[in-house]
Amino acid sequence: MTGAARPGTAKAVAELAGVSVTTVSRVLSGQASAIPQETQDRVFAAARQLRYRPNSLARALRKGTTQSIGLIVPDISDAYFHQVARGVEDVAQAAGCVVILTNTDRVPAREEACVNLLLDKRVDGIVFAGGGIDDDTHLDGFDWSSTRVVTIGPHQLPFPSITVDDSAAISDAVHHLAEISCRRILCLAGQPNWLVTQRRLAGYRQAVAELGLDTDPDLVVYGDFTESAGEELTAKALAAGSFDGVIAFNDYTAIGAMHALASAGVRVPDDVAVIGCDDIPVARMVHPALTSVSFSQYEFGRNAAEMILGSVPLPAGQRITFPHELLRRHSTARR
Amino acid sequence: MTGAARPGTAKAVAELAGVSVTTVSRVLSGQASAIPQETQDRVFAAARQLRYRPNSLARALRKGTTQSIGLIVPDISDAYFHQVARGVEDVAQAAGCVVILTNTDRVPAREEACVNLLLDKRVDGIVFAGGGIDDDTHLDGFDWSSTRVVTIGPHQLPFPSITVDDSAAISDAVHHLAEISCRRILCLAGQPNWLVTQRRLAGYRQAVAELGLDTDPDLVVYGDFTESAGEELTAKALAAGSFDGVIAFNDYTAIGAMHALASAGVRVPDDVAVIGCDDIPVARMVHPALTSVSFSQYEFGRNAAEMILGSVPLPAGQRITFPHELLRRHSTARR
DNA sequence: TTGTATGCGTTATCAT
DNA sequence: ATGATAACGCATACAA
Repeated sequence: MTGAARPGTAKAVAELAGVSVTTVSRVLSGQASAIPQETQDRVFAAARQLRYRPNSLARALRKGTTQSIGLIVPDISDAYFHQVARGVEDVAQAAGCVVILTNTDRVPAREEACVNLLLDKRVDGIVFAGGGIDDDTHLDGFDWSSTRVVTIGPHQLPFPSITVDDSAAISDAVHHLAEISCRRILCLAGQPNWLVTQRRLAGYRQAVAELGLDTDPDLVVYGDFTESAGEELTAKALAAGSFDGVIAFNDYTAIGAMHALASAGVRVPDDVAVIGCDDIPVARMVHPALTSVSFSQYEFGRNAAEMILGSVPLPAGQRITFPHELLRRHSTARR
Repeated sequence: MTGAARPGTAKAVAELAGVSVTTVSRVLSGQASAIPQETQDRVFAAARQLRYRPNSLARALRKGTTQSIGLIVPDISDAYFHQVARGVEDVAQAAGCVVILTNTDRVPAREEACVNLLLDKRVDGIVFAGGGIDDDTHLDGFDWSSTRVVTIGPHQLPFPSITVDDSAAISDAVHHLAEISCRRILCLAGQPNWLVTQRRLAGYRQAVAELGLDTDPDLVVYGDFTESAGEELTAKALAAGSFDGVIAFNDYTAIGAMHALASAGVRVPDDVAVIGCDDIPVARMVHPALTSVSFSQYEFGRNAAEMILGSVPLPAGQRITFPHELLRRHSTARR
């Protein structure tokens, strides 16, 4: 006695096929344990005819899983995160899942807003990319209980984490600069309260100390990982004193530094050698090609997504450390 | 007499506040037209105490809107789409909406899969970025009726569209090359079946004809918008004949071309002038800095998202054409 | 001013 | 082998 069901619903398919919604659900979910082929065919035919697609919202509400992953990045325009995003999305798409992208610009209030948005959407997991800051209190008070979280980069959050040895990465770079006779190495860091800055700075300081290089505190300056910051800081450093090497904590900063050096008539690598960090694609496109510490961003993303979609429970606080590699290019080729 | 409701639900809040779920819903949705402050306070307090956040799935199911936008791009690793994505996400986040990101790699089967995934998620709208191909049949047969769609770039789909004058953009570039005395201009196009290739090729051919330049068909070659394609095609073209200018239909291709030219000892811009298209950030970082046709990708994204979230219905097939601008840099600076 | 009841479209539990 | 029915969590029409 029911009237025509709304189009595009299981009920409509059921009516057309002359069965109940239960049967429709069973057939279309592959749980047709003991349903005769003939009935199944009728259901399939009706579904195709009506272009039926199950409403994922209703399904999610019922099953408690949304088949979606939240991805939080500081800025998707930053090349560092492209490969992360691709890695996450490739794994997700292959599993029939979807990726919700959010940008925080490293602003705590926006980080908080993004987490809220994603939790509201009941994502199955969150990939938190981009290192955290030393004061994480804005992320307290969330109910993470029904969401898997994986962080990429240094974080203090109690979640499984994908990291690199930031300290060793920068230390390796400084050693390379020392090998080509650099003694005063300008360090273009990120913001002081970024954990990634703190880790990498530790590597810089340790290497400088053990190599007996100049420890002038003025050689450490702080920027925001943009090209313009690199340019300005380097110009200022050129005016203030001298240095014969530059280690920048990301490639954009290093490229900015090379611009400032070129503008000042300083030759790279002869007068000043420059090393960046992250090895984004532009590193090998600039002139001179930029020596940089390379990480496997795409694999970070893939692994994070796999941890979230995997059936094995995530060990809280477990850390997976990926390798890094110093790629020597022209910006440090001194002979 | 009902037992304790599941935590984190409106029902739980209602019990704690001693009201009905209706009241909870009204208060928390701001529709508390005539509810005494005292009652509202009790509800707010209970909600805060339980860390209550409405389940967006249930709300979406009920209200028919998901507060989400689907974004389809060929490849989020491609710099062209970063600003588009940022534009979409900025607008979305400001409106409390979320962006679902999908990559197609320009593979029709994956385009289809992405659309299915997004429609299943009942997104409020889809931003289809990256030009289409001339055979759109894989996108027929979808039920778009309950989803707003906006395309960015040339498409044959019957949706409102954000475009540029691709033909004029390339024509302008060719005119610039002619001004600096180029006569044989190598055209590094995309795939022949991409609409963007066809539009831009029309501009190339028209300009070449009206300027009386060399129309040798071997000067037009087809790639896939990657740096390596640009490099290989250019190397092949160098071996096969001569040319004094290059117009590449995207910047990655142009940068690849410059590598091939450098490897062959050909000077840019003196022997061969090079122009790219899209003006992605690397264009000004390479050496020599790349002349390129600039578009407003960020605005594309913002506008598309605004069209989707706006209350005004979208006029089917309406086209908004954004301006383009040729940015002259060192790769065409011949004197 | 507040509450009850119904439905959004599924899936799962129990019947038959 | 199949169906009726009850959730999932919320918003709303309708009562009171």
